[in-house]
Amino acid sequence: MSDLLAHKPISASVGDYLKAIWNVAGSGSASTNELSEHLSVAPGSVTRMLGRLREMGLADYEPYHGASLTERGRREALRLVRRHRLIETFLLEHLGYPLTDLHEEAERLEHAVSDGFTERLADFLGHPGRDPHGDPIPAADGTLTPEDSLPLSEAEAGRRVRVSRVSHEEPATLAYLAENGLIPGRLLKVEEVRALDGVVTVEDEYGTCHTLGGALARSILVRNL
Amino acid sequence: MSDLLAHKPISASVGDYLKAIWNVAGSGSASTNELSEHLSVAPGSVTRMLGRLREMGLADYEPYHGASLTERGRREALRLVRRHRLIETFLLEHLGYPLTDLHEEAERLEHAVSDGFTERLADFLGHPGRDPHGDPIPAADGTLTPEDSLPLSEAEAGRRVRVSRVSHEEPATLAYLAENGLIPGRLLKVEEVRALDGVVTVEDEYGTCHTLGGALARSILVRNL
DNA sequence: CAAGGAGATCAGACATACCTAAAGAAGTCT
DNA sequence: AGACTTCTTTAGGTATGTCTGATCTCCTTG
Ligand SMILES: [Mn+2]
Ligand SMILES: [Mn+2]
Ligand SMILES: [Mn+2]
Ligand SMILES: [Mn+2]
Repeated sequence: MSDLLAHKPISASVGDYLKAIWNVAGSGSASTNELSEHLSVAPGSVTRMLGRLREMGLADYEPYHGASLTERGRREALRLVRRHRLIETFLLEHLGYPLTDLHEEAERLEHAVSDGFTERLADFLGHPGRDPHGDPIPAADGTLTPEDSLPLSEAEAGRRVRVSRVSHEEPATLAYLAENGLIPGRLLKVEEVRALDGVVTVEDEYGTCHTLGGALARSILVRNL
Repeated sequence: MSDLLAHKPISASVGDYLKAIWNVAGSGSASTNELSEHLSVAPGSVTRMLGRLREMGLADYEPYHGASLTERGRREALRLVRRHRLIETFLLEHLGYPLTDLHEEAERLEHAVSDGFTERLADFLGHPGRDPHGDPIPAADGTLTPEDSLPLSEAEAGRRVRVSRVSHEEPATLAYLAENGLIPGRLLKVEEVRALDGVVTVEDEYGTCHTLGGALARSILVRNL
């Protein structure tokens, strides 16, 4: 009888779909194919799940027109993102995990920890505002500080900038960027942003130059100095 | 083709069944009903799962004659027990969890952490030999130190003993025992062990007497001094 | 405006894991 | 031995989440 109030916890799959929609859609909407790609799942599976998310009141979905999160869906997604980022912080700072392995472990643990665990962990960590990749950690009440950085791909040549976020999931990319010192906090001078192919050239604090492809430059966020 | 070598990770359910068999069977075998009870699952579900555990080579099972773990099954069970007890230790010592809430959280987390996490956590904790309830933590290689304590129910009247394990899962029981100071490390004098109903009376270090029912006395382990 | 093709949905399966109800096996008591 | 009771298994269903292959829609392009 209390089915409408029970609000039983969402499953790991549902949670990952919500996060995917949040990541992909931004303020707009996410297509079946984008989600299929992002989640490494067949398109048919996505269609089925979007139907269920709509039934559950977590997503708005019109067949053939993509999906976006409802207010409840957004809350659930941000709850997971908070957990994920706090867990990554713990893994790096206290268990000595390599930067490259944080994501995979957090991707599983985020579904297993309780709210109680999460808040105790936040306490233990001293309530960090950002995770090891520089990504902001949503507050317990679902508030997320608005982004104040811009993608390196949109920086202006000649400008001096500081890297604020290197938000990647693939270990290989992460390892490459870390080896080249392209990590949050690093100072860079933008040498060139080529309009043609989006390739960006930067010089770091030690005078070394780095050339980054368009996709990579788009996912490194910086602040102008 | 490499199905025989792949050894894909076991599911949370399978893991919990293996732990249940390990707990219930000891060196003998576990019956369908005992497992059904222990796991709060219908008997029919247990029968189905025992068939699957046999297929997977994790349990020996003859219909109508109970189940016991194979060597592989025992290894998997102990791997989970190690994780569970390390996690409980972390939750209590570093996150300040109440003693009563450790088990529930660990019961979920044990299935989500990797071997890498587990060993890094063991390092972080300083390789503890026992968890907060006094239960021994299996080594990474699957070794478990043999029990050297005896149940309070089998202690001799007049003997002075030290509590070594208070291995309970129900929060209410745990809370009661903690309130009465019946925790690992505590010194007791055995006043009476009544053969009739197994009720045990003990006097603690402060002269206070405690009377414990048979079931409770059987699950508190002590060492003679 | 009529094709084509990319993208999406539908239909049918499979795997896991649970439940209930009915039927079968084992051991106990007379 | 026969009857009972208790434990177990079987049978048939539900729920979640995935895949493949067939079909349908929509937009772009000629
Ligand atoms: Mn991550
Ligand atoms: Mn995840
Ligand atoms: Mn426990
Ligand atoms: Mn468990």
